[in-house]
Amino acid sequence: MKEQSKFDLKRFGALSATLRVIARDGLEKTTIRAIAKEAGCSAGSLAHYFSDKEDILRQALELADEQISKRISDIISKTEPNLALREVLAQVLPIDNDRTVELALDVNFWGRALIHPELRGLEHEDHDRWRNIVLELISSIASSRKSEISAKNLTDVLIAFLDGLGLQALIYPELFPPDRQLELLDLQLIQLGLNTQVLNS
Amino acid sequence: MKEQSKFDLKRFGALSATLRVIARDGLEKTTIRAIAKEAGCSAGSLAHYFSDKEDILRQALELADEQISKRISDIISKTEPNLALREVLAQVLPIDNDRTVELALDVNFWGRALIHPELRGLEHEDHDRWRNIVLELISSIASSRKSEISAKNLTDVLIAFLDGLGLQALIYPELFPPDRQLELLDLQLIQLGLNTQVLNS
Amino acid sequence: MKEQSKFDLKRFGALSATLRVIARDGLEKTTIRAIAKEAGCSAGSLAHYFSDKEDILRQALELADEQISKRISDIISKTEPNLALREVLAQVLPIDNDRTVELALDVNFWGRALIHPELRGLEHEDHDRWRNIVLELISSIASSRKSEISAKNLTDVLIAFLDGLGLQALIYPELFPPDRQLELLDLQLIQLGLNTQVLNS
Amino acid sequence: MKEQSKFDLKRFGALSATLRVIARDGLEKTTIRAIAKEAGCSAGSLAHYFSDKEDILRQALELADEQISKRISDIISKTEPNLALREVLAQVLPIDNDRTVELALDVNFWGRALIHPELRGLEHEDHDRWRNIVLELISSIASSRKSEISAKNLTDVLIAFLDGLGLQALIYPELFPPDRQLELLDLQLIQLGLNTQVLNS
DNA sequence: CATGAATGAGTGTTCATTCAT
DNA sequence: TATGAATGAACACTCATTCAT
Repeated sequence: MKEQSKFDLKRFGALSATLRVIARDGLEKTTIRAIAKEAGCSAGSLAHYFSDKEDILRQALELADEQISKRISDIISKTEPNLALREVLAQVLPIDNDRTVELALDVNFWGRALIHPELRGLEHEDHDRWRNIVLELISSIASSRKSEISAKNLTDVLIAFLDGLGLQALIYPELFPPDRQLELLDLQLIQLGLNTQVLNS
Repeated sequence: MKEQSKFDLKRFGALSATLRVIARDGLEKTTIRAIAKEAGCSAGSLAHYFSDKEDILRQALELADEQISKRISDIISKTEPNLALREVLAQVLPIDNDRTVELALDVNFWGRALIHPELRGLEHEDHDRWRNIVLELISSIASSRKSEISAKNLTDVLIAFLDGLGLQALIYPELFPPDRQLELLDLQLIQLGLNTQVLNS
Repeated sequence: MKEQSKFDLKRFGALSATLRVIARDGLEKTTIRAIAKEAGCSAGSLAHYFSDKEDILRQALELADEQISKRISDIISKTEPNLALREVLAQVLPIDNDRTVELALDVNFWGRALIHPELRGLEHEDHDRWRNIVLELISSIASSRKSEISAKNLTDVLIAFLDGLGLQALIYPELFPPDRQLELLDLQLIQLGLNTQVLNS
Repeated sequence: MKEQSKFDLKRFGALSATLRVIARDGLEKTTIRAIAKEAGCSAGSLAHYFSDKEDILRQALELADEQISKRISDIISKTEPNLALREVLAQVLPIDNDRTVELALDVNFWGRALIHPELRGLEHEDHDRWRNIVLELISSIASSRKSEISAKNLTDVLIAFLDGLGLQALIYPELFPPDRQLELLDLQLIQLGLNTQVLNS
């Protein structure tokens, strides 16, 4: 058991290092040696924990997704349903350093996802979870009043908007500081009739 | 003149090949040899037309941008202003093969754009043009009626939404076939009060 | 310590191989692959010990210089001052295989030294050391009797003569076998009033 | 005949360009394209005048040797025998730009001469001519008085000294400006009993 | 003849992977 | 397990050479 924990610790350290390297230097310059250096171990030792470089990258992406999922679960469990939607959506915008790193990671993988089938499967599965979470939150809000637009449509529009906004903010950070991102998010929510703050007032 | 045309023909062929390779195999596997093979020439011959691999990639990206720009200009000049917005926006969605290739190209470059400053500059300049086009179209529509939302805000929301929708459609083509993309676009336009078809009716 | 020694052993082997390849095939044909083949290892493995091809060449040149310096130091410490000069000067003439290789190395680098500033610096520093050694030896001899020529002038004439004689012997070995080289050296020493053998008799 | 002259003109231009490129950039960077650019013609056109790159280099070296030979012949025919020796010897020292270029050319070829047999033959033949010229000049001077050293020995010492001095002056121009070179030459001539100026006074 | 596009071999270098210690 | 040396393939790029125009 101690061994297992030790194993996981090392594995986690290597994956975290991988995330940092990708976000900092780009996927292109993310070599096994760079990961090992960032993790503070030798390149060869990574072979004991991962079968492949591809394996490292995939697990690193999974780790990042888990981190995001956990944060979202926490918010949902702690926040009043009516307010949860906005909070949850804000989790995928680059409004602080951690979220910026996570999103930069995603952006770096998008190009690969178009090619590698197994990566697409991974992203697909993950995105389905994310879509369902948003769908549920929207349904709980929208059901309380009349809306001519289906929750599914609202979800797809909202998710597309969020992905695009996050990307724009990442590429043009000076045009989209955190405040501006949230301002646009609120604006979109209002236009879609999902602004809970107005409802509450 | 004949020489110049010949030169450009070869250059264009190589750049087109580059676009195909990137969209098909990803930026990572886009080697000079792969480009040469796709273009049907030797790797060394590309040195006569491009100074660098980076030069090839940059020119290929510029070519794709020019193609999109030209298509948009054509639409704007040929289409009634009230209807132009929707048509123009649809040009950046992967609703046919050409547009899919162009967008896949962009996605592949996004990761690099986060790292390389000169690439960010290129993307920035191009995106500014695109933003201004949309802004103008929106302004001409929105000014004809009262809107509590500024044209700038509408533009930012719409562009983010489009980028995100295009990306989603690229990664999950089975979830977002062309019809669905246009359906969601119309829905978003309606919610933003930019649906010109409703106005006309 | 064992590791360090092992590291140095491999490094030394690679540098020796480099010297052999340069002397045998010329600087032009001294490729990394040729060095690796001569050293009996793969080309990629050299990357562990040297940062660059330039690094290999520079270290090889330094190694050769060190070998010569060590040989000269040994002679000076072991030989009676009056006789040391001739012995030392003979060390830079191609009178045996080792010295021939070393000199061939130098000749190959002279062309580069005219262009590359950092190489000139290296050669300069090394030549200064050499010049001072000769200058001291000459001073100790010349001071014991009257000489109308300054030790500095004698040194410059002697060093130029030695360089030229070594070069000639390298290019036309049949004209300048070891005996002939030493014969001419003695003749020059006599003419410059530096013949210690005559003095002793 | 006009054609032949035209042919030679072009050939001469290309060879002169070759000499300039070698002296300026080194033999290593002397590509056919660099030569063509310096000569102001296309790279392919050189193929009509030379069979090979090697052919260009060899002919360029021959041209430089011819230029030196011609200059020396002129001096000998115009100068009083007693004074000719010093004048002739000075022709191979880098005391002006032309001579510096010529010597830099030689230095660049020395490394190659150690390897390529045909180049060694060329240098050999040329050096024999040079040696004979010096030998004759020395003989005419030395015969007029008693010398215990044979003219052949004097020649070999003097030529070695000259080669070495030229090389030193080329590598360390700040240590050996033209004046210093001539000063050392005179000093060597005196020591060898070949100083005609002293004789004449 | 002159041109310059085309070729393909060869260069230095990087890097994922393997493996003996 | 951990290490890091070793490997060999792949990369971008250079360049002498060839050849159609």
